[in-house]
Amino acid sequence: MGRATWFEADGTKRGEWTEEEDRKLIAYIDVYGIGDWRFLPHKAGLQRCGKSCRLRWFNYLRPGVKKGKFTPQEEQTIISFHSTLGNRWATIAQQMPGRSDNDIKNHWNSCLKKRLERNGIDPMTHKPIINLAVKTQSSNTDCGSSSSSMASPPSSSSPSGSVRLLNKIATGISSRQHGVDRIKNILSDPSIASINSQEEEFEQLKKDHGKMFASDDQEEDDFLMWDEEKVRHFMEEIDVTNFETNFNPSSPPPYGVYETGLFDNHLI
DNA sequence: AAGTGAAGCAACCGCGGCGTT
DNA sequence: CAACGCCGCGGTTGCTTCACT
Repeated sequence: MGRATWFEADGTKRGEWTEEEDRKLIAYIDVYGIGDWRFLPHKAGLQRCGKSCRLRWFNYLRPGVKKGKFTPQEEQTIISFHSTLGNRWATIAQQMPGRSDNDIKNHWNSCLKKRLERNGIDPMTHKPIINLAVKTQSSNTDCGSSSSSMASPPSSSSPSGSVRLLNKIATGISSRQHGVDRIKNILSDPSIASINSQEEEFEQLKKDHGKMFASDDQEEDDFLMWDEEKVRHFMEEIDVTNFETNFNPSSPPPYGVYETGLFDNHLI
């Protein structure tokens, strides 16, 4: 795979690396170690730019780099770290020895992100995706019309107005909450900074985010549904009308649907 | 068997942070 | 303290492979 080989005007080679180039880079670093990437290519006898050498080394050639498929555990680790760190691939990679940031990023973009979306989870906020494009039902009392002749009984696939209202609110929370400030706060959390070993970190993640993980014997594509009855019960508890009126985007939402486990308690 | 789109992977590009002058 | 250059990071692109029709 990779890109076709070509040469820049100054003679710098671009594109896919050959085995010969790999050998040269490895041999040089074995002897001299990683130094100034700018001059390394010349010293190593490579017609590459320093950036390209660095990328090749860290993503592919360095000792201990793990290639091949990601294990379910690794995937869960990525998802969990992403939920707190966002797209900080280098930071996430530090917690996963052997995996490069590029590898993790690629796996996220090509696989995990889509899988979360399929499962009804917003990959950016790690909160449930709310489908607002659901067809309006005649049984709704808050939509002003009940003239449809195609009336059908309420079901989980045709949420009532109350469900849609809650979904709308939740979407608003999700879209506003995930930001740099939140990430900064999390990064400054000593409980995260103190995570050292991979095992410890995974246990911590399971503790912090365990509820978002499907159990081992659970199908990965199990869909998280906003059950109408539970949603109604939830709304009664939180007084949705008041919630929507007083909601201030610049301040943290009064109900962390995800973090508090409320999502699990009420909506699963 | 051929066509087509999705998935996976490797590498490039551009920007921001940081150290040096 | 501003200017400069290097490095690292995240986003994106381009290519191959695979799966499905």
